[in-house]
Amino acid sequence: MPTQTAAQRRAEARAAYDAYLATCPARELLDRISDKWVTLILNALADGPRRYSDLGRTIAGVSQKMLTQTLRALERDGLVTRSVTPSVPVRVDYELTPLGTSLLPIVRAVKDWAQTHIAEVHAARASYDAPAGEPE
Amino acid sequence: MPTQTAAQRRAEARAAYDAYLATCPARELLDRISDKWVTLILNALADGPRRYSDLGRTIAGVSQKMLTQTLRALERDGLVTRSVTPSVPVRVDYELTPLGTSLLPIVRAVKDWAQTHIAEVHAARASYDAPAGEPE
DNA sequence: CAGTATCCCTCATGATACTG
DNA sequence: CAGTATCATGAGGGATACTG
Repeated sequence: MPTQTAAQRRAEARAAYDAYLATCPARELLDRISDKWVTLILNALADGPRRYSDLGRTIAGVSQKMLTQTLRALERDGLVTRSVTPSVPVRVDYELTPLGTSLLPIVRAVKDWAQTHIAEVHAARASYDAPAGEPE
Repeated sequence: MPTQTAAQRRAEARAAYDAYLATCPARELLDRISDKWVTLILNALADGPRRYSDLGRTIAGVSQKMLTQTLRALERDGLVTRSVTPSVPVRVDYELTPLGTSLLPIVRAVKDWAQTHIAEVHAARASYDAPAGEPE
C-alpha cells in the first residue's frame, strides 16, 4: 500500500483525471453519480439514517430492484453505509458517509434546480415545439 | 388535429413540484439533467459559445448522434441556444442561455466532484470487493 | 462543417414471484 | 422486513453511410 495521504491522493486526482477524456475513469464516476436514483436517495438520506422500507416509501415509484441496486452501488463506492440490526424482523439502516455527505450539497442542488426551474423548461419546450408562425 | 398540442398540454404545469413523487414532471426533468453528456456539454460551454465540431473535440468519445441529440434536447429545454451562420461552409454555435447558466455551477460541481473524489471511490470499491479475511 | 438516417445490440429498468 | 432471482421490454448509444 502507498504511504500517500488522502489529501495527497486528492491532489493527484485533480491533475490526473479529466472527465472530458473518454478513457478516463472519471467519466465512469460521472455517469454513476449522474443518476436520478442516486440523486433522490442521497437527498433522502440528508437528515440522517433511514431504513430500507422508509426510503422506498419516500422515493415513490422506485422498484425494489433499483432501490437495492442503487444502495449497493452507493455502499460499494463508499457513499453510504449499511448497518443491519439483527432483530426480528431484521432492520437495516442506510446512512451517508463523510464522502457521501460531501456529495450531498451537489445532488441537493440538482434536485432543487429541477423543482425550481421546471416551469421555465416546460415553457421553453412549448415554445420550441410550437409551429413556426404560431401566434403567441 | 386536437386544438391542444402535446407541448401545450405539458406547458399547463401544476403548481406543486416534488421530485420524490413518481408522477411529478420534476422527476422527468431530474432524469434529464442527471445525464453525463448534459454535464459535459454544459461544462464545455462555460466559457462562451462554441462550435459543434469544437464541442465534439473537447468531449472526446462522444458520438455525433449523442452530441446532436443532447444539444437538441438542451436547446428545446431552453438551456442552450443554437445559432447558424450561413457562411460556406455553414457554422453553428451553441451558447448557454441564462437558464443554462443557472445550471452551470451545479453541473460544474458534479464534474469537479467526480474528478476530485475518484481515488477515494476506487479505494472504497477495492475495500468492498476484497474478500472478508483479506490482509491489508 | 454540421448534421441526418439506419441498423443493431447491449444494458438498464420494471414487473413479478420467491425467501431468510 | 429486507431483500434475491428471473424474465421481458425498450430505450440508450455506437458504427456507418449519406447530405445540404
